[in-house]
Amino acid sequence: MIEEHASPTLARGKLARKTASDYAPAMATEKSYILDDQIGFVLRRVTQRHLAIFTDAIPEVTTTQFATLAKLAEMGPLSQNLLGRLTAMDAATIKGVVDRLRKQGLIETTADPDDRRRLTVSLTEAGRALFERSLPAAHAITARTLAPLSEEERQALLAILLKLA
Amino acid sequence: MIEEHASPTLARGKLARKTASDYAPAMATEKSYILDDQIGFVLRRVTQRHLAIFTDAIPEVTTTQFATLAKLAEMGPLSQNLLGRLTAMDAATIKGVVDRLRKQGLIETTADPDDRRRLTVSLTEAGRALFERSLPAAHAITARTLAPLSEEERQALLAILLKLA
DNA sequence: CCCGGATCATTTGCATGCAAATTATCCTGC
DNA sequence: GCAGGATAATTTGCATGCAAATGATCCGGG
Repeated sequence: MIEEHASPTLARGKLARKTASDYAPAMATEKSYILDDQIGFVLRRVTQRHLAIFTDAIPEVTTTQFATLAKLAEMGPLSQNLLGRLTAMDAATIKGVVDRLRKQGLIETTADPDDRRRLTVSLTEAGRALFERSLPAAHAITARTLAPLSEEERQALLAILLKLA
Repeated sequence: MIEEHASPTLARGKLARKTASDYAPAMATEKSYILDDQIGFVLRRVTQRHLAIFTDAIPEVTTTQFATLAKLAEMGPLSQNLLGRLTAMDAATIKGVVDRLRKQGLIETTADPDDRRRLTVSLTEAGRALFERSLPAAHAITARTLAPLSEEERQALLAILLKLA
């Protein structure tokens, strides 16, 4: 949808966009700013597309909730804060996610006897079962997200993104 | 950080792959799921890093607010819905962004005389001024976000991401 | 002309996300 | 052994985002 690529309403377009090598005199470093070419904007759109694919394939939980289940399945019980760090969520965010997953009965929390500040988070049977039966769908999500790419492009993308993460 | 690649907590791998046939009951395609290698998770972390760079460089507005200003600067006045489509925000989201930008005096909205459903959104002088004086910072944000990459990697990344957007 | 489908804007509800402040607890150095 | 810094969890406030429902308006075809 939208397809508005070749319509520069305000005459900028072709010249300014193809190569940044034109000899702009007075305006020194004045460059054009085309939103659609900005890395942040493109990242957001790609993320949106991935989210739509995910929600379609695994409607029971959100991406961050699934990441939480995955990390617990991978690592075993974790403190809430460490779990947040491993899933790239700050303390406030992981708390909300943990609360909602607990409300769904997919995880449970217990006090850490060795450190009274800590809350230990672990998968319930229901949580592990949901994660494991969602695994094929999860792999399909990755495949569908990367479907427009060749195998070389997929590997290049992941390698480059990991340098930026 | 974290570097936990070669540690398959649940013994899978090598043995499970040699016999593609025999009488293994249905669990044949059981693969591991390492969160840190999933495209969705990596995308989220890259986006987080970009957001931090942006907020540091342009504290006055958020990324979506800046995208809105940029699109208006690029295209001129737009209906709120079209503006949302061009900035990849649904109707509910763009409404909130427009409300907050208007409250800051950076944009203004007027009724469309030709279509009473439409709300025309346009930059104010303050909005245009903010956008224009933020342009160098905006280009710096892109540069800083892509700083870990070579020039070839930057071009490859953008080309690949555009195929996924 | 008028009706049914499409478009535009709004509203509500839910789920991230981040910043900043607060409280409780842990731990280390002196 | 205890004071001060670090860590863990919570809370509040703000800003996205998306889904779904609603009301108003527009438009094309019969």
